[in-house]
Amino acid sequence: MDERQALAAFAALGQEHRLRVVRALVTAGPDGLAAGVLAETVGVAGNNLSFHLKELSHAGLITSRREGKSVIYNAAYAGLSDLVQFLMRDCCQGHPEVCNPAAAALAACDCTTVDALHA
Amino acid sequence: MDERQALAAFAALGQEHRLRVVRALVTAGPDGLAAGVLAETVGVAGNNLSFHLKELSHAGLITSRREGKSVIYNAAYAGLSDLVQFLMRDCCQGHPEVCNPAAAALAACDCTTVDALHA
DNA sequence: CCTACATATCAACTACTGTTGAAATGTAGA
DNA sequence: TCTACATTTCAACAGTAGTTGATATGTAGG
Repeated sequence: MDERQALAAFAALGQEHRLRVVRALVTAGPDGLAAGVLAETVGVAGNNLSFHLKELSHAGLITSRREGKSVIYNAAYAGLSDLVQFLMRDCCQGHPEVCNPAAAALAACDCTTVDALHA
Repeated sequence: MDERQALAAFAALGQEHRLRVVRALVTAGPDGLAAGVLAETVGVAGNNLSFHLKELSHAGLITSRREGKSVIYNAAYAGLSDLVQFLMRDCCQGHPEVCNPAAAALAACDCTTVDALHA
């Protein structure tokens, strides 16, 4: 992940409705949620939600698939992991255990097989 | 951490200059960096940087202390951890190992003693 | 094929955010 | 105390982002 992607992702998360969307999708897990359900959950008009979903999708934080009349959205767990790892990269000059056990745990974590679960 | 704090933090990180500041401070570690050094590193005018530092401080992502003529800034590692944990809370209905090993590692991580290192 | 449903697109408006330049505050040394 | 250095504050401007209402696309059932 480069700076541009990270900026887009953080900017996307820095908005009330979009943050709620991502949190709802993170909680929902692999089953995901339909756009209509999200609109109700988050409390935003459908057309407006579309705008935000596009933003999140473009930022690599969510994915979507059509299922009949509905479009189902999922959290992009790999994208979220990449984002956190970008933020914590080179923590304390590459010695994250010095300042932050959470960052150390993340850095040691191999997430390459994550998305296979959401096919 | 509640939604308001998380929104402020993500919005703060979604800005080029502020993201660079945080990354520089995360890399720098407990020693921190002076405002002037940050201004040069990030490539932004001093008065403008002040604006961004205030924003980051208010979002709980950095701390500051005066040291002679300079003001030294540090990454607030606990704040960063809280932010990530807020984002990943209740991942896959409380079973993060289902969707994201990184989130599981974070959830299992106890970071309460982190800030003692930066006193 | 026609209707209803689900989602997406577009243009216009409003409000906010980041930048700039000038000036103020605070700190240390001669 | 006077001067230089480091950082912050303030007001004004320019550009961007989010909302709204109207309209368009795509999908399933009668």
